[in-house]
Amino acid sequence: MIRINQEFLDFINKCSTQSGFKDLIIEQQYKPKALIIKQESKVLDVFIVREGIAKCYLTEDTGKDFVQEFFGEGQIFGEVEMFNDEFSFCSIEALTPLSVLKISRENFIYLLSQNREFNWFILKLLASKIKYKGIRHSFNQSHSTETNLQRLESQFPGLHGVIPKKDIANYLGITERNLNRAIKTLKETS
Amino acid sequence: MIRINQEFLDFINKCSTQSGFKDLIIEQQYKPKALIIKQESKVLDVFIVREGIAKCYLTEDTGKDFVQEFFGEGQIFGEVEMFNDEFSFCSIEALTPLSVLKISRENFIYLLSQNREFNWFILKLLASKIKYKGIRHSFNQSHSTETNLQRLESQFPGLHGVIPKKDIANYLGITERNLNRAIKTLKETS
DNA sequence: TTAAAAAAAGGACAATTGTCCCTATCTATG
DNA sequence: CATAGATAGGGACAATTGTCCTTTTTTTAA
Repeated sequence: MIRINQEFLDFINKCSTQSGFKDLIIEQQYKPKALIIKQESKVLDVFIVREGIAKCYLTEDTGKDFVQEFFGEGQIFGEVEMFNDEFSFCSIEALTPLSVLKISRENFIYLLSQNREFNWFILKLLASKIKYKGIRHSFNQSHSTETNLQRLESQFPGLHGVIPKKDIANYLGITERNLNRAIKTLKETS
Repeated sequence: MIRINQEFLDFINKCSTQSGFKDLIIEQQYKPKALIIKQESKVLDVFIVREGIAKCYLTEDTGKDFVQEFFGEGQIFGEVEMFNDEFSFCSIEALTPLSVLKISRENFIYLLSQNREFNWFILKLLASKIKYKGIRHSFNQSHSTETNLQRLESQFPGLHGVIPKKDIANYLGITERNLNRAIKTLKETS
């Protein structure tokens, strides 16, 4: 479930060498644990992951964090805020050393209106996010913690080691205690 | 949480009177419980709710249904399938007598590329669906059943009577038994 | 109009998950 | 190299939720 979008990344990389396009894109680096977008703050740019993994999460009034998604190569974030209001409904944090391509709000909207291919890519990836969320939450509500964990591991083998336990638990919407129980049960069963 | 999109409906209604646009839109009626889109089947059209309420849900291999969203006036469905693959990942069913405006895949894509305002509406509403899902699932994972139910009722007063208990439970990802417990607790508390 | 089916409500018990702890082990930095 | 702070793992108990079932009421269709 660390999704990637190679096609879009290739497209953006190609564009960033073309005149009239490359000036709109800025490369930037973040260290692990760096906060790239802060919940409730204004979002001025759209980001595309070039390399590394970012965590997208929402902190509730209860103090609990809920992980929306982990972003891999070619995944975009900050784009949702460009269309409705500019205040972010979630936070984005680098999990690994992260390299991103940044496009300002102004340039993003300019590209959407001027570049048909870019426009189509954005439509596609918005639709893809909707589908992804729909399927994942439906699955998670209808299956046991063990099954949810198995699904996660099959989608991303080697999950452990890269992503902290706390984040995996927050992605599944369970406590660390319960995650540990599920891991133990699965080990014993196999 | 029966969301509406009056602005978009007004736009579509206005368009459906204009020459060169009205031929692309077909009005259609459904009776309650009619299945408009079937999970795993090909989606050939995009639908916009003109009047009534539709239920969007996903049936899991466990036999459990999970309700993604209830669509009110101006809400669109079937559009996600236009961008990626055309097979639906969920079913759509009329809850009330339903009047919809239908646009074929071909015409939808034509409108996206030719009508800037239409394109922008679609981008906005895709982004809005992502935000809606993100916020709702985060909230539901972090709060008790009672709190989730209260939030639902505050967002849509008069929920009961319009939407069957089973569907409310499936929207919250809980059993009917548990929903009844929550309703009882809230009554006693107030 | 009446039988059958669906929806609503809740009792009793089982299973799952959360809370609150207590120990290890790892890891960054003075 | 030492040590505070994070990360990991799990015991014991409480709380929540699910399962299975029975009863009543409401709808639907013959």
